[in-house]
Amino acid sequence: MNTTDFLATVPLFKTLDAVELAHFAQLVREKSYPKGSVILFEDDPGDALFVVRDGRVKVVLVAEDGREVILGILSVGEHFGELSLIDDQPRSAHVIAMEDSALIVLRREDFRKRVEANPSVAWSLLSELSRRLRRADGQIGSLVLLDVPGRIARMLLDTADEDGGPLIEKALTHQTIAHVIGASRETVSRAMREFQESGWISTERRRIRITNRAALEKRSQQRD
Amino acid sequence: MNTTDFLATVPLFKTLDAVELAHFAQLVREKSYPKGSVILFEDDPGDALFVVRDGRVKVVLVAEDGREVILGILSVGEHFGELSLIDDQPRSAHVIAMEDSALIVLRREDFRKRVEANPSVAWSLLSELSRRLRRADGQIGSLVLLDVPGRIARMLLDTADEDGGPLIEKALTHQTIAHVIGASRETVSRAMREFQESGWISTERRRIRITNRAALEKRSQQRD
DNA sequence: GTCTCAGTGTGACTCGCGTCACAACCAGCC
DNA sequence: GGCTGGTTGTGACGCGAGTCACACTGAGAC
Repeated sequence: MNTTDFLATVPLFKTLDAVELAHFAQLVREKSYPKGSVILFEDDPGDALFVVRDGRVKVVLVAEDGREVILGILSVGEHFGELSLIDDQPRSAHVIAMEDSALIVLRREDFRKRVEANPSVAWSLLSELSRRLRRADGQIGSLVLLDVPGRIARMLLDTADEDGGPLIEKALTHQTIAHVIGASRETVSRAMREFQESGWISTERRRIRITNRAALEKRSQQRD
Repeated sequence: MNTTDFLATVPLFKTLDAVELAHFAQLVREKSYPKGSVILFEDDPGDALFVVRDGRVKVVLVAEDGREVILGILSVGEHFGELSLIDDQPRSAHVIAMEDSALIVLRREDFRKRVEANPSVAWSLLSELSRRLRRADGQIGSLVLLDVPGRIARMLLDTADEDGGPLIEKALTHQTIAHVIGASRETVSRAMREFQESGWISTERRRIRITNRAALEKRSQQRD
């Protein structure tokens, strides 16, 4: 697939017509990053927008002692780096390739000009930031109001919803789940085992099937 | 102060000229809410933007058992309700008046039309959402990587920065701080006492002065 | 095949912090 | 003045979950 066709599949640009997409396509570069490489470092000036063309990347905060939190995992078609373009603040987290990945890079000024020429992109951006803010708020709620099994239940349900079915393909490792929900790998292992023995989920290598959605929902209740 | 003059002081509308402000002013209503009253309920359709004209409101998630997390505290000039206007999703949290408050209400369609006529407002919105997203991500990091005293230290520093000096006027109660950082009131009390005995802060009724910023910063370190 | 390494399972121990319980304090108000 | 309700201080106790340690498994490399 060429760059223009790929951009057409990116939600952020879904409102653009072929001519506009071609404009964008001319401004971008494409870069490859091997698994584990750091794409953006915290406190980088942050002068570009990145779109994942291939692979998967994670947005992480890392503590001095090495502990980490994963703020987000971005797959093909998702983008990052826009916050710095909007408010000129430096980056607030690292971005690391979880697999060998290819990214589309669009420089700040080019992006800004294009957005000004196409206000509809600004609206798409607003939608995307809204979605992320809701997620982040939900995550804060989970961290405070739920215990570890509850947070896992919630994450499984969210992931299944995104995948559009009870089957979660290419599931994350326990270690990665632990980093996402703010828990230890061991605790995740134990909780997943519990879920399995209770018949709420079934797993076969890298795939998780939710077999009792209601039970998981109950376990992740926090709201009134 | 009349409505137009007040709107001129709201950051969201800072790019508008007098004529535009007058347009906005004609579209809004003003409503009063006594302390403790619920302004918006979770799952409300959310068809209006609210700007705090007077008082203070909190955005909260509440669990079945009554435990709560405060996602944000909004003072005069700050706004809420825009997420639902952008993505048409229902509200995801309650908003409750912390003091007797007055709010400016702008209905969805009026707001949308005005934004379309003034793209600069969209840019202001993007800036604001970026700011909130950074805060939310920072909060997630705090919850996972810091212990309770660390989270309090961080909150004190953030509040002092917003207030633009080492003195925090009209400080929150321990109970409220606890709800913001996801801890119990008692733990907050003990930690604040520690800080005071260490000479890092000094407090006299409803005011907190930071007397050893470096120490608090050290206590809230998490990044590498 | 078997070597290797990433991922997983599980027990034992520790500890931060939530919870409960109650005392002390400081307003504002009658 | 004394009353009352919201706020703060502090001890005792228990539990969820982190940490450490080590065994097991499965998949790809050779």
